[in-house]
Amino acid sequence: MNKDYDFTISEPKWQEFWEKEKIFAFNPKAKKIFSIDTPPPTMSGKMHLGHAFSYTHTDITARYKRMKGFSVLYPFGVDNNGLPTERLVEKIHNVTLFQLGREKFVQLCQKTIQGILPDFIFGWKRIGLSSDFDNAYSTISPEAQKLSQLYFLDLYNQGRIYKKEMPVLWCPECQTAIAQAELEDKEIETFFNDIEFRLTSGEKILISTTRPELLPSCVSIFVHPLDKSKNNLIGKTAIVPIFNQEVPILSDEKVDINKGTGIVMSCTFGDTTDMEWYFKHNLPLKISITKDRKLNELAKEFSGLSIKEAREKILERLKELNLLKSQKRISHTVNVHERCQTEIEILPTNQWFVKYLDLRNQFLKQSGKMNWRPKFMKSRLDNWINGLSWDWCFSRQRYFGIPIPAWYCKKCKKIIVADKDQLPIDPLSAKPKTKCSCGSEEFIPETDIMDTWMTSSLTPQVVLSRFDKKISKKAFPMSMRPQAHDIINFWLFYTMVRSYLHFKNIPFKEIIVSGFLLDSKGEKMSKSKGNVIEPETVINQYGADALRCWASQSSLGDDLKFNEEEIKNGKRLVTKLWNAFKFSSLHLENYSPEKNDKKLLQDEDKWILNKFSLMTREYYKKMDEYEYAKAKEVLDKFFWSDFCDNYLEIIKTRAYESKDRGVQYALYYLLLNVLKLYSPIIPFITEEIYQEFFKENEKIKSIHLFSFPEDKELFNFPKETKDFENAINTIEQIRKYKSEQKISIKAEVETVVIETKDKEKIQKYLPLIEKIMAVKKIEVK
RNA sequence: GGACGGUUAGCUCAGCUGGUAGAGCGUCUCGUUUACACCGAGAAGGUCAUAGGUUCGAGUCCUAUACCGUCCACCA
Repeated sequence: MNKDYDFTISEPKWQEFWEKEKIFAFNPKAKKIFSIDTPPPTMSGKMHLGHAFSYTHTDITARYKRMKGFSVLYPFGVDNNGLPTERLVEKIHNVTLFQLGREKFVQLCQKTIQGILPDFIFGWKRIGLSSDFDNAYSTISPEAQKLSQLYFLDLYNQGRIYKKEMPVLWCPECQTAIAQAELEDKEIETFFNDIEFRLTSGEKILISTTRPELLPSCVSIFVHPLDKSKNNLIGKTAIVPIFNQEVPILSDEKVDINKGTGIVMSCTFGDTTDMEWYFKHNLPLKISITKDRKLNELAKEFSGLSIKEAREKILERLKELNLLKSQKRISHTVNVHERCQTEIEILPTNQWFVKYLDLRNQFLKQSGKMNWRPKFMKSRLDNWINGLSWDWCFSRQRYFGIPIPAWYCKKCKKIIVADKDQLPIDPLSAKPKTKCSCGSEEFIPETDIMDTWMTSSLTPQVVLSRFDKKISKKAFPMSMRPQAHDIINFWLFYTMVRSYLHFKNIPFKEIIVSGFLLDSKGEKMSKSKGNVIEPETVINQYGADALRCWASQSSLGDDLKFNEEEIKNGKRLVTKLWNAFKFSSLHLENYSPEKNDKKLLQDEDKWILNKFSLMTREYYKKMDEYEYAKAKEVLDKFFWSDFCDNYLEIIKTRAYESKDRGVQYALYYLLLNVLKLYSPIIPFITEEIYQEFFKENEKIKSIHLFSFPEDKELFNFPKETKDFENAINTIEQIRKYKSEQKISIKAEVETVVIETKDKEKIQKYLPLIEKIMAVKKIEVK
């Protein structure tokens, strides 16, 4: 045995081996099932190091639970549904869905995702995920479509779904309604314009606005009720410049006295406050912008202009009329659509909603029923639930997604939904099973599709639908949901909502929230910053084990900064393991443990076995609490310091002098079990070592098919351990002495004086210590 | 403005139910040829963000403050 470990050869080799031998196959008939609701990564984005980071955490748990005797349901899914995929396809093929038309575009999407899928999945395999890749699910698959539509029908039948003309958040770029959760803030530069309005009573007032193009939509003017200098205006009527509509001056506490002139114009709709006022003060509706960012006929001579052009032209006109009194350049934050960074508008459109605002308290209760790790993450969700102000608008005016299974009667306009056994269905190419109640047989199909979250929120159902009912019942609620904290308001929230609406249950028992991966400066990795590191780069250089080692260092919920030095540490561990096993194997040739060998154990063997047992219990405890970092820490400390630096050094001479079956027994036991404990964290090197040194004797196909040692397989030697600690202490004193004298550990020394509390007990170890520390005589003080 | 985290050695972080600070990396010194220099031994390094309070005693509990981060709200 004299070769070095080469991860570039071994890692792909074992990955193929696991796949071929189905080492991680889920056994649905097992007694103990541990089910994981893994996040399906969006196919539109390349896998980045942040994924490797959080998926490693989940994978460590999956592997740990497996070796603790669970059959682990650990699916792998791909989110290739909806807007993100459409945008990807548009980008790859340099087309827009409007150019291609619906049918061709959907076909192109399907074809494209089929093409990318293998490459996409390959990246995830490389980091050593022990998912069942043969059964990878997709959120656009026929099964997912069927389920999404089925549960849509459930909500519909519960009366939870309604369609209504409502002001919704509208993305003019994507030409679709979007959800509250899809908003993002963006700083932009703009002008704050002071515009003069005339009152019917003849007075003049100044109003500041960033959106003069909305003047035709102005429906009222607001001042603060306690603003003494302005509240004399309340009740009066103002005339909107250029467009000349007369609007009332009202009061509302939301007005900020110190902002602009303290007088606000309210338009339908400039922002969410306008909408609030529209409902609260029962204002008229005056829409002047169209869905594609233009002004409509209400804007009179400005109609047909884009918002941007109209803004300029209207400002010009105001200037001519001497009504634009001043302009200030400001930078302010606006709401943009997170997928395309376009400023959103609020437009009344016909949309589908899930009614759930009335359930806020129930949602809060559900949130409390789940076990949050770390605990404080719960307040993120609760905070979000408390702040909900819209029902869930789930219709999207896009093409690539799951169709809403509904039609409208051509005659009486009634909504007709599909029948259960028609699913999955596209209403565009199918008809309802029965006539409308009015007798008509002509229908207009719904063209809207469902929001991606409408499907993602069903991942537990998508995964469990593959098994028969008994099993899916047993595995639900799922054991664990791992995810990062950025999608608590999306995925986690919606999954909880669906689970409550359909089953009055929580979707999973534990929520494991991992942090973010930051770059070395502590900034979030993002394409726009150009600081994204790809896992491939790291794996090529240091190996997947090293990457996993590093990822396992962070505590749950904590962000982790990328640090190349720390990844090197992982590689060092891999090398150290390899060398320790290579060395030990010299002393284990043809050895197979027998019961009687236990009787040959010396105190130093008992000491290390005892240490191992204590460490193992601690390791289990930490792993059970999802404290990967701490589990690894105790294991590292044992392996590196106790086992390698002390034990191996102590037994060296004993092992070299003769085949000592006591030493062999301890060595074999420790090595094999250390390997087991390391295997969830660094699966490749542990497999390599197992196959190289143990497979022949143990016969089991892979290290990953072992169970961890149970309590009865651990050791308990408190007395010998306590005694031998004296010897360790003495050895340390001699090391220190030699280091201070600047001489080699191996250099022979005449006499060393050591101090000890227990003069009696150290006596029996002195010959051993003198031998390994190269000291002729140890004097005890 | 609201909620939640964080602030401990040069760096990254541990420090459970309160009892005079720990690890890894880095630095410095020394040691190699029967596992490993991707190694071993040793050393130096901290008034635990600040100010109060509780206590015999606080990094650890309480209250303020500052700074950093995340989410939410506001953004006329």
